[in-house]
Amino acid sequence: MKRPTIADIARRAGVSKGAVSYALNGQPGVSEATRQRIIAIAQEIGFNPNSAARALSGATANAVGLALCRPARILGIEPFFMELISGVEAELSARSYALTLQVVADQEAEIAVYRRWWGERRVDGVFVCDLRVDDRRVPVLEELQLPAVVIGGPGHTGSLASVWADDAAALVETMEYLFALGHRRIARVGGLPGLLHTEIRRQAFVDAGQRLGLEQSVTVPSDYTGEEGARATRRFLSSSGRPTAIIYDNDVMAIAGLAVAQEMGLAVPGDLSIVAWDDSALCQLTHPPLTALGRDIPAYGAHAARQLLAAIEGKPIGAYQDETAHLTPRGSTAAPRPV
Amino acid sequence: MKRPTIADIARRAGVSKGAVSYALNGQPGVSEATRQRIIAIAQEIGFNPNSAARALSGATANAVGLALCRPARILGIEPFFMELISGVEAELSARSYALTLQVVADQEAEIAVYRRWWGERRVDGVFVCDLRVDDRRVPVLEELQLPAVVIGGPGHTGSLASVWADDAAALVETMEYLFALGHRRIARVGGLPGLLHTEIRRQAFVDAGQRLGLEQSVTVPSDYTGEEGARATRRFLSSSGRPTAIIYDNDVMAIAGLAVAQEMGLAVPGDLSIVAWDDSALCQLTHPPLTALGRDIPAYGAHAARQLLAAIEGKPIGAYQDETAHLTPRGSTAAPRPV
DNA sequence: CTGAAAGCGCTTACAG
DNA sequence: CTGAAAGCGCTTACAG
Repeated sequence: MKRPTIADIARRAGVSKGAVSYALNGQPGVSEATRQRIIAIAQEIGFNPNSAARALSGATANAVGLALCRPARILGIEPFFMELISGVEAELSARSYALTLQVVADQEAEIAVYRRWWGERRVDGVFVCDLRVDDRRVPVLEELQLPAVVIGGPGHTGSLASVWADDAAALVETMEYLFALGHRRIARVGGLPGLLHTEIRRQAFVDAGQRLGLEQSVTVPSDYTGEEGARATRRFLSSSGRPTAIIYDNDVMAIAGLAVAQEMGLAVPGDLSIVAWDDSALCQLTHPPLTALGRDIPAYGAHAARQLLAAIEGKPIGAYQDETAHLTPRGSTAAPRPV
Repeated sequence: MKRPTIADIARRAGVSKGAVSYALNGQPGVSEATRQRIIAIAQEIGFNPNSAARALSGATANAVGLALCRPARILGIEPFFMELISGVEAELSARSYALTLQVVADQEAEIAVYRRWWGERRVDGVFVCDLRVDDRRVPVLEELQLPAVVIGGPGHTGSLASVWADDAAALVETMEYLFALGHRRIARVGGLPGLLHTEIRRQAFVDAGQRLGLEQSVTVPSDYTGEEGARATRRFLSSSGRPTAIIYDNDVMAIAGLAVAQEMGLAVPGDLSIVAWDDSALCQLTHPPLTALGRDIPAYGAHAARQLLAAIEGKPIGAYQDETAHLTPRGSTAAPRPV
């Protein structure tokens, strides 16, 4: 099948190609009658403008990029990214923007991808995930002047736009809830060290632990996998003066932690309370279902997409604060059983 | 920053733009010395060919498309797609192909996306997931002559290329394993009705049940969510003459089923054996870990990508049979406890 | 309000 | 082996 072009429309409408372009893009320069006639013809023959030609004429590529830096098995098991992508997509497709996805091995590869995308003019802007405390991607994107929205923060985003949530506040709320239930020994399995939100949460955990005067508030880093979550849990539960509550930095580790408790013959929530960050549908699959800190991730993605499209249009944008995660108590938390 | 073009390279090398193009693309028409000089300059100034200009010159778009038809929460929780995408990506990025992702609401929207992509020349080919028994997407792609690889089968793919696995054989292996353990009442929670692999598995289940002379072999459809998996499990376990083993069409439902068994006070595997299809890392998060039918999904995606790239190059390709899923016995299956 | 033309940055026959 | 030129399908100043 031959693809229709504006030349075909121009011929059928008896006008110039320029007129077709003006009519289809809502530009002044054609009479309303002509515009309607041209639009009707375009619809009739199923015209879609060649994206390459459009991009080459100085317009935008009508595509944005997302580079994901995780190995396959972790990427698959974390619901976060797919939910984020869904939300991003909803916003993009309403504006006929395409999402270009690339899985990368590390930050260097990711930076190379940005440089290539920029050189190829393949995307008009990018989303930046997994913000680090001292992130090398930020200065590169600033230098390239490639519109970008950082998904994370606050701060450490240089002059780039961002969408962030107050994780510290959410963690404090969780600590106070556990404290109110009577927990005095609380442990935490954190995320990947070096990620900004890992540091923010860790700091908030330590501060809250001191402020509440907990007997114990240990935190260990991890890599978000179930194995690491299980290992950390085993270590915590084997220690003398074991914690009565554990907070996990993602849902996958929390589920693994629950299994370890069951395996060690500890009752949840009787002997151990469990809280998961990221409240995906996974948290309601277990017995007992997991108390979790959650928020609307697709909406988060949609906000990021809206920010990025605005940045591409050259609008001045800064940091957008998304809703704070809220705690949904389920069966995995309760007052600690008196010893 | 100004993007370098072949004109910049040509000027610095003292040759024509055409010569630069030939040199960079490995075409004959330039001396080896000139070629090396040009390549060196391109590297030095960090040249990347403008993808739009390239696509417009009749070459390919260097991008392929993947449309996913699932709501956000299901998409997020199913590790399958992200693992598939990882594998697809690995193959594509080695060839500097981009992956364009689009989330769609239904088949009609998906078909509209294909028509738009084709008209825009945005992609050189597409992957088709969730093949249905009588799939309306197949004739549309044939009509558009848009290279496509169906991820699924066998059969029902028209003239399109495909990558498939023998699910019937995998299911039979599972049934025989359960039979050998002593199970005579086996139930199955299937996937979305209408999907080809749902039908193939259902048929294989029924056939194997009859051949083995099982007392009971019931199968119900579902939608892959944990809620549906839990509901079906509750119904099975509440019935008189309840099954001693249940096979689930994905890992998410199997985990939900395990939680229901625990909630109802049934021991797994003592009172109930559980088998999950799709052996993602989720299956090893539970206590007991789940016996699962798995195969290398990233590799499956990589094979699909290889097929699609071959199709785009105009090579004749047909149906590629991937490895059959194999059973990994874990703690969730055992001989049924004598009543 | 409309047409003719230049230009985006490549690729690729076509002459020399 | 190399250069000059046409063309891909749009957008957008520039004349009429």
